[in-house]
Amino acid sequence: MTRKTDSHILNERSLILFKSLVEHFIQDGQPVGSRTLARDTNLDLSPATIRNIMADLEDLGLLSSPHTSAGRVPTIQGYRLFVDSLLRVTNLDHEQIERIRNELNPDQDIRNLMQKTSSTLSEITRLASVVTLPRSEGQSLQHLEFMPLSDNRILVILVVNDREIQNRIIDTARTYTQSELQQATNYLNEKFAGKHLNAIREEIIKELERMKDNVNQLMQIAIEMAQKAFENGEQSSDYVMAGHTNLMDVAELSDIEKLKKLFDSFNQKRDILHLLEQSIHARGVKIFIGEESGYDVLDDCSIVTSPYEVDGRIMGVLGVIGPTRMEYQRVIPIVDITAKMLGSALNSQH
Amino acid sequence: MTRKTDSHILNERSLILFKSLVEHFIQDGQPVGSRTLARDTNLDLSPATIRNIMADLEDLGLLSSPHTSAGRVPTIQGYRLFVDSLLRVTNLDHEQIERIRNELNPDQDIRNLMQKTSSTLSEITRLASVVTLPRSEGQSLQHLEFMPLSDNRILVILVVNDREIQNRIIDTARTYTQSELQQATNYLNEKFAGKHLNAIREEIIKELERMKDNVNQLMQIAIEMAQKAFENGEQSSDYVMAGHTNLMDVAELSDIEKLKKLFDSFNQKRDILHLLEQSIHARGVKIFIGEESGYDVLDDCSIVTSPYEVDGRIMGVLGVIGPTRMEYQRVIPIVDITAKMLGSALNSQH
DNA sequence: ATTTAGCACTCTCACCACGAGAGTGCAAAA
DNA sequence: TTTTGCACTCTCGTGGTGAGAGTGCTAAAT
Repeated sequence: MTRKTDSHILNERSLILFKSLVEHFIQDGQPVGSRTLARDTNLDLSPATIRNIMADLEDLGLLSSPHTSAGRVPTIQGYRLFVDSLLRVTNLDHEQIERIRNELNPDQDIRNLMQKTSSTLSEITRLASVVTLPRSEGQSLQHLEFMPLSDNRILVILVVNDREIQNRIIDTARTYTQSELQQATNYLNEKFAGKHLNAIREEIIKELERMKDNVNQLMQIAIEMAQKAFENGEQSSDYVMAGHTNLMDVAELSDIEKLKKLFDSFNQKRDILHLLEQSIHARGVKIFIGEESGYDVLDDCSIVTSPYEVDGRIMGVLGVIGPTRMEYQRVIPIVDITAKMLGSALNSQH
Repeated sequence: MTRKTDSHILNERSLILFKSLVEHFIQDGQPVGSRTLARDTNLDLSPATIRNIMADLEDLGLLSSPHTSAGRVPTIQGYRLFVDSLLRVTNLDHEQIERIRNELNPDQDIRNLMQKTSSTLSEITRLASVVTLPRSEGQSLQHLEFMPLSDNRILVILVVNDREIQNRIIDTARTYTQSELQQATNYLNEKFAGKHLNAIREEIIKELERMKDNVNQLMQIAIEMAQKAFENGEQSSDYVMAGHTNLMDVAELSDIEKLKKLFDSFNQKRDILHLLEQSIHARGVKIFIGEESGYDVLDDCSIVTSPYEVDGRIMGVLGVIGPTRMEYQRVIPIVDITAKMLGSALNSQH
């Protein structure tokens, strides 16, 4: 093989060819041959020339061929180059934008909103979609209520962020009277309303310290109950998912064993959550292609994610999961705009 | 063909053979031939005799053969006879019973409990499992709370049945003061606490009638708000599902197209709900075999359901979905006992 | 120095034939 | 009524074959 400089090899012409090849392959999933490219690009080159170029691209690790007499297929690095440098994102038509805006009606509780977001996203992209629940750090307590269930069991209702309701059941050492509960409720609401849950937890710890000296009966009851109410920490992070059956249509995943492993990992949630977390630190759309994700089950998949934010703070992540051979230029802007619209839907809930 | 009476044909010997054949087929999914049966029953008959008997059973519609030189396979009617008359249910070992009891911890909210029930059921049976949420008819209001969100928007919290919390957002014609809300809350709690939701709805309608004459300002506000709070009726019936990936292992459903249709109908929920409703009227385990269900997507599936009850009232249904060739004698008692345990878990929540 | 034409080569895939294996149904014997 | 014997049928795995697609290389053309 003759030695050439990179700039020589990755010139504009080869990039045009490469881009065309990737687009072809994304379209119909078949390895692309030199004849096809000669026909469908307007470079006016013979198949032989194109073969030479493709051989170079293969040497660079951008293409590979399944076997000698098949055409060529992009590698992971090939896709990476494609999405990073060659891809021209399509504009969304207003119809789709309107559709998303309509579905993401802010007048529903958080979980429904996330569910709706996910199903809309999966329908529009025709892929599987995930949306993490907003992380609880930004949560501020609006109101708190105790309600006796039976002896020694109390239902705690926490209203956070205006419309999200968490309820927890706590076991108490003894039975409290209705008026004790009422007083504790008043005291705690006055003391904690408007504050962030984390701040409240810290304050409770401090109060517990101080209480050793100052034994005000009422305060003691209240703080003890508050401690129990808030102790079972964060709701562990979680996501909702929709449209995973869309993945059953894609030929690359026709192996039912692989598909099962993939679906199982969706149910398990652990791996997917780890992956999504990687996307929560930086703004904007992020793409994991094939093995880049680091999880075996996702080897044949790409994941396109974007964090969504409220008041400039990143609250969670959403994204789609599809075959590596997905229509990136169509999917990326959809994920992007959906994240933004989810952010503004959450914002208008305040 | 010689004419024989039914009693002649369906004698004990043929039933033993038939039962053995079904058990064989359930075990390994292969059509069963005369040789196999001759070997594995202790009837001491030659394959030829067994062939004659099998031909009779085929005439009766209990068996069929995929092709001339395969063995035989039970038909839907065959399975029906098998589960109705021949099946001897196995006893559950105490370990499994204990496991179910442990997982169905009453100290969690309804939805979690149902989720847990479903996943436990699917793990033990290694099939897909559904559990409907308890129907809301039995719901009695324990407590009601209004909480202002923003101008003209109020969050309503309903506590029903001790631990289930429903929250709804209502839009009001004007903004109410804190004290108006408080008074309305007190009034409504006093009037409606302990009553069933349906009864409350009826009473609200009556009150609206009466109100035309008697214009007590406070009452009017309260009833108007109550009307809005309760108007968006029943939460439509719903179910949780678990373990659908278990179905991806069964050979009968290896056709990915069918599987997709099946999964889609799980997501759609409509068909499955209709089916489950058929089981809510009668006590005890009910079995739908193959086409009996009436839904095309379930043609290759059987569904084993049982209603669960609290205080003798049927509250919902649970069940498993698997291939027609499922281990009925193992699955049936599991479904049965799970329904009972779910009932008693719900019962001990009071 | 590139590009192209020509050509031999390789690999897949659909098709077909073929034989082994499993199981049947039927007629005649037990 | 049951069994033996036997011809028959159907599936399934194997191997061969040829068409089709695409490649790489060499030599000619630009």
